[in-house]
Order: sequence, then structure tokens, then C-alpha cells
Amino acid sequence: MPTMLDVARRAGVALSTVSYALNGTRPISEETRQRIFAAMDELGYRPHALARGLASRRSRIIALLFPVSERGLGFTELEFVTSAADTARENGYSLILWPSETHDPNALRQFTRQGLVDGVILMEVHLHDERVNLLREIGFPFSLIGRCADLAGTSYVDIDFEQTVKETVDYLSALGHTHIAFLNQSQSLFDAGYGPVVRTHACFEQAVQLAGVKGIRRFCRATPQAGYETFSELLTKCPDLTALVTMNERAVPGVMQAVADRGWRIPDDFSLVVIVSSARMAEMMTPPLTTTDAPAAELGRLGAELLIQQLEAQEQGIQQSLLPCRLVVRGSSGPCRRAPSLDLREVQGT
Amino acid sequence: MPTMLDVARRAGVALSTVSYALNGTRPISEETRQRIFAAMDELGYRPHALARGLASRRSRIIALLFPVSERGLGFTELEFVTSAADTARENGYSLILWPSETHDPNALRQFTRQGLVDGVILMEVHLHDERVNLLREIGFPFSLIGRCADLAGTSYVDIDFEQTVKETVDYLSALGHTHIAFLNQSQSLFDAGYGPVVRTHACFEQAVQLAGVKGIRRFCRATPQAGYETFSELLTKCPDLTALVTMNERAVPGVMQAVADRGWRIPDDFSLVVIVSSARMAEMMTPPLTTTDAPAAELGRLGAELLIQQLEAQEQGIQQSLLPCRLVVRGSSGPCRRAPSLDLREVQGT
DNA sequence: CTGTTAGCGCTTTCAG
DNA sequence: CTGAAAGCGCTAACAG
Repeated sequence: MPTMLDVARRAGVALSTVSYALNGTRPISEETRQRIFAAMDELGYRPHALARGLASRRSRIIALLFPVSERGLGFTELEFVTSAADTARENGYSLILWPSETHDPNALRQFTRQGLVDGVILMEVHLHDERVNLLREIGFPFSLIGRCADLAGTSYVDIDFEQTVKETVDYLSALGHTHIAFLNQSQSLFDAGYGPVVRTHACFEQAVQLAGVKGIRRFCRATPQAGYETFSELLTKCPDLTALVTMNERAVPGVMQAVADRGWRIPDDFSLVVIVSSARMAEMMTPPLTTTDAPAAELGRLGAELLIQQLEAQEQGIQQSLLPCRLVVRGSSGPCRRAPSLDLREVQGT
Repeated sequence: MPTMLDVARRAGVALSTVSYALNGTRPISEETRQRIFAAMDELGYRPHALARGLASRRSRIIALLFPVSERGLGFTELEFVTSAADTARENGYSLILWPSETHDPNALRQFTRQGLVDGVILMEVHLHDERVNLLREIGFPFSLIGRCADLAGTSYVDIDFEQTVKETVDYLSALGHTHIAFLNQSQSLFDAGYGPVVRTHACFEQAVQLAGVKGIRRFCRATPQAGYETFSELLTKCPDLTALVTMNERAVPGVMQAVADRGWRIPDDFSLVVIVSSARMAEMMTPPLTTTDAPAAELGRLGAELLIQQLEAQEQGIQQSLLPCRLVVRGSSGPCRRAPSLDLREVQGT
């Protein structure tokens, strides 16, 4: 492997001149610049990443920390990862994948002390996230895909859950649905303060009140089995339900089964909307699901960009943005055809 | 950040002694060892990754190259990635994700020249893969998840497609199915020489002949729409079909629709087995799919281990292994109930 | 506009 | 068993 010295000799200049030419840190006459770059590709020279990083105190490596969550990663997370990696590369950075099973801040502290990465991207952020506290405390650059309760001084990009839930409820309400359920992810994620679960839980309540419809909420583990059980129980308790909003992709097959068991058909007798999901997911089911698609690629891209911005800029320009999910109406939702049994009862009562 | 010199001073030893204590490269008296390690964690010392890498000429970073393929990444690929990252970390390595859109060997050459990574893991390997040729040529360490036609001198781990296809066909044949179709991935992937597509195409032919049943093969793009069209056409052409084997997950919803359109039910009137798939995938569909699950985690793990082995060992110990998919019978396959219409015709003819 | 040189924090000879 | 010192390949003062 040729080194910078080889290039310098071949171009007949000093080693430092090559460095300056490469980094554009200093004006170089067009003529010598030419000679230098000519020498470079005659030799097939590539700057040594580690040496450069050591000398400049910037590795140009960033890390994406992904905890292996209870529900496992899905298409959305996969897209974060690939799009963050793409974005990093486009900006001359490399993206390290750092599997951090827990939210343990100690392992993270060790990691930051190695001088391997210039900054980290966090995902699966909790409202009170120890990792964020740590990073803030030690002043290590980071960005969030997600956000915690205290937003002060953090660069983040997150889904606009409020808008997403509201749009979905309004959509169903406009179709005539008056009794709408929300099937969230698990209670334990809620208790742990996992952002999306806590936020949608609250937003749904607001949204149904604003829309003037009845709403009921349930937590549910991320399995078809749990979906079946939880939703069956829910339907028994509230036979008036004509629509379900869920953020629990993996429970969906169970939900659909529970609906089918009642002899109902989707979307004729029951509407289903999966929020924060993806086209990939939607197209797997029959009928294709109406979803609000998570802006997964944008989240990954922005997560990386926000971090890189901090690393490049001297001013601590933090940025915060909320991205909406896009409602895509497919085959699992439609007008409310069943009158709520409450009405029926009133009629019968008359 | 404390450096090695700080540790040395605090422990009252030479800098180099600290280094030897850390790497175990040289015997150190228990007493000084104690002092050194005490000093280390009093200072919260962590060795600087870049400095260490520069001096030792080994970065302890490896890269996973993942091309964004036509069909997009799925759960299986996601599991490669996470399990490769896990494995790397367990062995003291970091895993860089290198998005390489194409199989362009030039970008790869540049990448290897940067001294950033000690070796690379390739996935989505083609039978004649330019990247492999390049790496072999320049003697850069690599391992494959997949394999090419010429296996000489390559460490790889791949799925045992032959075994997988054979087991699937035998399973269906034992259930009484005599007319079995195989829906592969796209023609263009076949033409490009993408390993899994080419290998299963050949294996299926062998397997049906060995089982003494009729087989027919089709390529299909990775969309439900394409699945629907291709399979409808196939059913029209061969009404005797009672079972389908497919390696095309994304086409499955279309296939099921096509079956339903015929008024057939799965698994009573038609059996469906998805090979090289996953439980995650299977549980999304109704009925849950019979699949052969790809050993995704093992592939990722071994891919990383094979590479790391090469990096650690002085002898070029290459290793090659083929992992079977595991047949998991769920709800989409069962005994053949329909007699082939060929027989019916014979009866009618009598 | 260009050259010289002192590190970056560590590994690894070479010498005791 | 331990120290001293020469780099690894580059960046960034400092000096023209």
C-alpha cells in the first residue's frame, strides 16, 4: 500500500502538501494539485483511515446502537439501518452497528471511550433514557431516532404520533365508525416508557374525544396468539366495535382470525388500520392492509444527518423534527355498515 | 481521556509494560499486573481503538457488504446482519455496514485500500462474482454467506439448497402430491447467476425426478401481483397441480389469491410450502405457512466467525459449510385430496 | 503558495 | 521479567 510519502515523492512535493491537497485545508496551486492527484491515482493511493483518524482526532465513523427489543426488528427498523448506512457513506462516514441488548449506560460509556466513533445514533428511545442522560452528561455527540420526555439539547427525528393517530381516527370516524379500538404493543413496553407506545396510548384518547367517538384501548404482546386472545376478549366485551387501529403488526393475523371467527368480513363488517407500518407488511395480508406507513428511510437518513451535522458544524446546532406517517388506504378499511348494537338496543327498547 | 502513559505513570511502570499487560503478549509478574489493572480502572482507561489499530496494523473492524437487491431485504437478511454484528462484538470486533448497490469490484478495491477493515463478509453472492475474484486476487481476507461456482480457497457458509428442496419435495410427495410446481424468484436473478435461484432451479428438477413425480418450474418477480399472474397462468396450463413450492415470499399473497380464485382452499385443496423463509413470515399469513426456515442467525454468525478465524489464525484455514433449512409444517400443506384430472380424463375416457 | 516537524496513542523490536 | 525507543500514516501547527 502506498503512503502519503510515496505520493509526495512521486509528485515532487512535501508530504504535508499532499495532505493539504487532499483535505483542501489550504490553497494549493492548480499545477501542483494536478501533479499530486496524478501521482495519487498512478499509485492507486487511498488515505489510511486509521492514521487519518488518529491524527485528526476524528474517526469519521459513527455507530447505530440498536437494542434487540422484545418484539424483534421489523421492516421499518431494517430500513432505518440501511438508509442510515447509505447516508453515512454519502457523507464520507462509515456506520458501525452496535448491538446493545439493554439500555445499560455503562457499556455505552466504555464504547464512547474507545475513540472508535465520533458519535452515535440511538433508536428505540425511552421517555427516560439512561443512555441519553449519559451522553448528555459526558458531552458525547448523538442523535435520536425517537425522542425522550426531556427534549432539551437533543437532536432527534421522530414520528409524529399525534398527527398519525389523529389522522387515522378521523379517517375512520369520517367513514361512520363510532366505536373504535386501539390495540397497542405490550404493557411492559408501556411501563418501560417506550416512546411510541406511551405516546400513541395518550394520543388515541385525545383523538377519539376530539372526533366525538367512543374509543377503547388495549395492550397486547407481539404475537398472533396474543392478538387473537386480546382482541377476542375485546370484541366480547364491546360488540359495538366496528374498527380497530393497531400499532402491533405481529398481532394482526390473530386479530384478523378473531374477526373471521365472528363471521365478519374485512372490510365489509370490520375495518382495520395498522399504524406505523409499511407497504411491505401491508401487501402480505389478504386483504391488503390499510396502513399508515412509517417514514422509515427518512428517519434513518435524518438520524444520520443530524448526527453528522453536529460533527461537522462548530456550533452545536441541534435540530428536532417530527415526520408524519402516510395513510395509505388499501383493502382492510371501509365505511361502517353495521349499526352499533347500542342503537339496536334502543330500537328494540322502544 | 487517559492514555496508556497515564496508566503507566500511575502504576509506576513503563508504558510498554502496560501494553504487554493489556495484550498478554509477554509474561508479567502478578504483582505489577495487579497494579496496572488497578491503575486502569481507577482512571477508567480504555485503549484507543484507532491508535491500537494503526500500530498493530489490525483495526479489529470487519465489514458486511450488503447489496440492495431487486427484491429488497427481508427478515432473513435482517437476521444475518444482527447476528453477524453480535458475533463480531463477542469476538472483540466491530461490524461496519457497507452498502454496495452493485457488485462493482472497483468500489470494493478502494474500500479495502483504506486500511479501515481487516476483512469483509459478502452476501448475495453470485455464481461468478467479481467481488470474490478481486478479493482472491489481492489477497484480502473475506468470507461468504452464499457461495460461488468456484469454491477453491473460499471460506463460506451457505444454505444446503439441495437438501432443502429435496426434503420439501419428498414431504409433498409422501402426502400424495404428484404434480408439484416450483415458483422461483425472477428470471433476471437467474440470468445474473444469483446462487440460490440457480441452485434451487436445478435441485427442484432433480428432486421431482428422484421422487417420481411431475414438476414444473416458473420464475416470478417479487411482488404479489406477479405471483398472482404467474401462478394463475400456471394453474390454467396445468390444472393437475395440487402443490406449490416457492422461494418467493413476496409473491405468496398473490399465489394464495390465485388459489382462492379457483375456489380452492389451502391446505384442503392445495398445498403450499415456502422454502428458505422464516417463522416471522409464516405467522403473518392465514393459514400459517408451512415453510423451511432459513438458518439465518447461524448464517450470520458463521459468516462472521469464518472471517475472524482467518484473521486470527496464521494458517489460512478455510472452512466451508452447508446448513439445512428446517421444515416446519404449519397450516398451508396437507394430504393430496384432489385426484389429478389426468386420471379423471382416463376414467371418463373409459 | 510550500516545507519542516512535532505529535496522535499505541505495538513491538531491541536491550537489559 | 521490565524499559527505552522507533515507528504505524497522517494532521496541523509553525516557519518561511
